[in-house]
Amino acid sequence: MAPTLVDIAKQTQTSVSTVSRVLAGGAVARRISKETRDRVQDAAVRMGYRPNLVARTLRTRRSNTVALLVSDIGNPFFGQIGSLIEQSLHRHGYSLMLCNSGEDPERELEYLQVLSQKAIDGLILVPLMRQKRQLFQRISEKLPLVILDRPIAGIEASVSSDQDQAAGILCDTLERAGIKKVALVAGPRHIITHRRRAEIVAQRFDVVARFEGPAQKETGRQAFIKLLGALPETIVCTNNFLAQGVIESIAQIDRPPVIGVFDEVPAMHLLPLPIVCSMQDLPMLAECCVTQLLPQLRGEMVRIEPIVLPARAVTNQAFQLRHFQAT
Amino acid sequence: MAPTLVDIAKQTQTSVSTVSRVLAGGAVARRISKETRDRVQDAAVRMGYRPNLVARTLRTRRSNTVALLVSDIGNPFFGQIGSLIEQSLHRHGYSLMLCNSGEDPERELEYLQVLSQKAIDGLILVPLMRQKRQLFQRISEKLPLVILDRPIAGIEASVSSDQDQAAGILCDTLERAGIKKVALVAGPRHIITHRRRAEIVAQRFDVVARFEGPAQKETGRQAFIKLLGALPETIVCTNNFLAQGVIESIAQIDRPPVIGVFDEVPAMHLLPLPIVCSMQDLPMLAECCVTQLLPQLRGEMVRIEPIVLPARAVTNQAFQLRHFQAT
DNA sequence: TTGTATGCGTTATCAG
DNA sequence: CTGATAACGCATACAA
Repeated sequence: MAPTLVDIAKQTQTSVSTVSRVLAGGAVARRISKETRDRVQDAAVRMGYRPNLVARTLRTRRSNTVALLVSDIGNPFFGQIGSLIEQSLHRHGYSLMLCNSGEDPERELEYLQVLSQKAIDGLILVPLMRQKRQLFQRISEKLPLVILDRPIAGIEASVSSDQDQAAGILCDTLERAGIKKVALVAGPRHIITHRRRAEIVAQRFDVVARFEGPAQKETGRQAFIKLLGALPETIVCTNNFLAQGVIESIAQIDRPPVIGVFDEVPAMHLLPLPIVCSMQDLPMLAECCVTQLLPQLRGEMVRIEPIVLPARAVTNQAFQLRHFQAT
Repeated sequence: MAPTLVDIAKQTQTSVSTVSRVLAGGAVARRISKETRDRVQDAAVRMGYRPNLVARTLRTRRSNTVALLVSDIGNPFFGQIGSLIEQSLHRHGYSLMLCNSGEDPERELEYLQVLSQKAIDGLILVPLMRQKRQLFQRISEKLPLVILDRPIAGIEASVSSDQDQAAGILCDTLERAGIKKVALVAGPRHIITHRRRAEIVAQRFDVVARFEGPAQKETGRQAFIKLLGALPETIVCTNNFLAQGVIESIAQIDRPPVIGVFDEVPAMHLLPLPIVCSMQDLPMLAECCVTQLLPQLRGEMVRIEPIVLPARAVTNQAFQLRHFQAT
């Protein structure tokens, strides 16, 4: 159906190698006589030739494709980061294949399997698993790899926010507001970010109630319902989805609880709830991923070290009003 | 490096064909003697054999992969829909390759090009372009295709919400609240959804101010700033991102404007702004995409017709309070 | 400057 | 039941 090198070779009375060389462009093409070169190029555009990337990949073992496997693309956090990474990678000549494990460890394994069989050039992974060994059971150690958001012990190429610092500034802000007791709504403890955040909060406050479940709105909703009897002064959620669930469950309440949360809460400054948010630097996270991946893709043996970025605390007006202090 | 059929054949004193047949499984495998079958299978697992999908695809012209090319994966609307489609497709044995054109027509063309060269089995597209011809210039007419969210004239396989109805119920709700004049913050008019929504609103209300720009928060912010001099009673935004920008720019205002918007606004019921939202049915949109794609993938020549889903209007408490009426 | 031949790892055809 | 062997479309080492 679609024309191949052979078709063009026939059409132009040349051989496949000549055609291949011409269409390869660059230095190789210039070693071909101008006449045949023009003739071939002409035929190529006339016949609407498009190289078959599958065949090319099989031959060269390069696909110019990087995969990003995230834990939940439905989460705007990963959507935005995916968007940023895609743009950056695109500027460097790679296309991005975005996959979604949906917080399901089995799907993660499957995708890792499939991806490694598909000759991707590199992988950026937001892992569900926590063991280096388990990971390298599925993919080659040779595959250019960057771990995003959830560091794995022993893997140097990783980009994440400093969870201790992020949780620290959140706690600082709450403490300065005189808060002593919190209810904790946490994501699964097997995910390092959720666990660490929860640990630190628990370390610095009196945790009067604690909930754990999938990092989805639903968990936040259910937690809030159970809290309704004795509403705590503060609810800390280990990510934005959980907080979203909590917030959506809050009807009109005279004195709503303070919400402490990680990652962005949309329109938070307008919400009539006091909110403290520990925000990650998304553009920087994305750019660092690319920075760590590119040298690996180029086969450069540069020394790579984990990148750990600081977060910043942001409060909204309702919080500032209640606690008489500025951002 | 990684073992191939040849390696296994050597190891088991058989031929590639035998190995291939055994590993193919099913009816083909059962035509092989139990002894050799076991021997081969054993060797395969022992050597950690993984079929090379690139080679297989080159040979069979099937990749078991569907691509979803969206206009902006940073928009939670598409993130959620991507997540839903991925899950559904996964159940049917396909993996999803999610690509992002970032509302950039050139990137869309590039991705279409690359995807069609990559032997994907099917494509779900949220198009930026509006011409059937332009599209089929890049991809084959034979490629199983579903157009999502922004129908293209002449393409039957398409899933979208009924923009007229969606805009209609939004206008109805505003009208019932006694609203006569609106400011309009619209996305690019070359995108059918934005244009149609804007048209209908303009048809039913007195548009006192009008802004147009990329469907990003920034456009909403800028529009709001320009409106500050003479704040209208109502601002209608043609999507959630624009509204997000508007909302984030609203500081404490005595009597904030009513916001009319399409798609979900997070935590809207708590916001101290009267909001009317015309919401699409995301899970249904996603499922319909898959429903329209699957028969095409299977090569069934069923009759396919555009699916147009209804939207529903939702108001928040602030709106209900101001206008004395329930949802 | 150009052509021939080989291989990438599979599947599929055709013998035996 | 099994084994050669020919594609799939491309890139490339080696000849000429």
